[in-house]
Amino acid sequence: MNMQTRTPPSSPADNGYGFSDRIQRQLEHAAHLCAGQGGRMTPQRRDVLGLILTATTPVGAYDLLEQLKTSGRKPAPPTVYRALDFLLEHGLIHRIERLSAFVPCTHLQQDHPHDHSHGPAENCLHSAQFLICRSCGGVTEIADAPRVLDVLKSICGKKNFTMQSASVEVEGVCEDCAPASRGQKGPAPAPN
Amino acid sequence: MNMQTRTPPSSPADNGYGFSDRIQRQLEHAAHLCAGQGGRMTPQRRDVLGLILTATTPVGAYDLLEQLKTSGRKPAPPTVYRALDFLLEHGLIHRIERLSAFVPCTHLQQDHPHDHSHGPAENCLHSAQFLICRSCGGVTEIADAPRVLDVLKSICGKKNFTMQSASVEVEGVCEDCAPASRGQKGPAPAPN
DNA sequence: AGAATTGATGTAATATTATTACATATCATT
DNA sequence: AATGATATGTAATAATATTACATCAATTCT
Ligand SMILES: [Zn+2]
Ligand SMILES: [Zn+2]
Ligand SMILES: [Zn+2]
Ligand SMILES: [Zn+2]
Repeated sequence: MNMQTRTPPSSPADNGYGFSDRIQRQLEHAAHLCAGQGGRMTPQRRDVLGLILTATTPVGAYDLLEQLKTSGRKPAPPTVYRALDFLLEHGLIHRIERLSAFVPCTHLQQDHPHDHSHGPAENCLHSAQFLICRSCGGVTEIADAPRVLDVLKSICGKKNFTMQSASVEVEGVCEDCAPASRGQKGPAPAPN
Repeated sequence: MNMQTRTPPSSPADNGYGFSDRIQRQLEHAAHLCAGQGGRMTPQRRDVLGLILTATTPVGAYDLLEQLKTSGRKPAPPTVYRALDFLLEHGLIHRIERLSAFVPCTHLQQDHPHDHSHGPAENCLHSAQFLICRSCGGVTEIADAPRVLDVLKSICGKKNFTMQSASVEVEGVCEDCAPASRGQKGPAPAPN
């Protein structure tokens, strides 16, 4: 068994999940991001983030738990919830309240993660907006919507309410799943 | 045991909760509202709505369950969840996702429930905006914010996303709880 | 009125999501 | 190596929500 024990600083030898090259790059990037914030990207956290990045729809904590069990370790709920807490705190993922499930922050998925309009610290970490499709289960983070936050800020200002975080969740049917969208892209494959 | 079995159409003899006159009026109003929508305001539903109206902060399903137990009947979770579903469907309450708890729709609490800018059917039923105070636990429904919805509508339009419902939850510190709000109203009493 | 239909409730069991508490291990520094 | 801080393992339990099926009550239709 040639399990090479090469273990570079923050990407240990636990890649039994076969994360794609693209996702591995995203994980690499995430590791740098949280290193910059004084956080450590440990194997558990990396695995959880990788699984969330791999999924095409929001993933629940116990889904993650099941997937993690397939790989040597036998984790319990706290393992997953701690990893999720870490990833949330560092702005790498978001929680969709309506689904009790998690999605990657769109930062990590864009190929040019530099010039994002919302820095993870301020805007994204504690505030995000999502479009949730009831048909395909897909979730889109609205990154181009500072307007929403601006309106909310102005409302809070009027009411002397100090905003610490905000979430906007819009549920409906996405373009691809729209029945009569004369372009017929055909509804995306159902989640399950 | 003189359990009178008198049971008038939609305000039965189950007022062992001592709902205030004001809340009884609101319940009356709610009964008319859902009658207009072809719904029946049964004792269970009335009690649950009354309890939610009575509370000063969002109430969880199991809180309601406990409170209901004090009054003769011995309900189980489905009883509460069914009542909640009904009240949600008729736009009489809202669910705060972040808290897994429920608040009355602000309609019912305003003394002049006629001229509300959002009819229960269209805007309010499926969409609402809230300010949630971390200090006192109070929740304020932002009824004067069609702007938020407008912005969301416009974004959805651009993305060909058909909006069916939207929720906005802003968490922070309310005016009354703000530490140095030179007016010193003093932070509202903690929820518990 | 009596039967059929629908809507609402009772009841038991179970599913899903999340946390607590405490022991152990790992990492960073001295 | 000793220390202190951070991270993980483990078992139990809490909190929230749903399923399935039986019973009951109101409505409608002979
Ligand atoms: Zn984001
Ligand atoms: Zn879709
Ligand atoms: Zn409302
Ligand atoms: Zn407050």
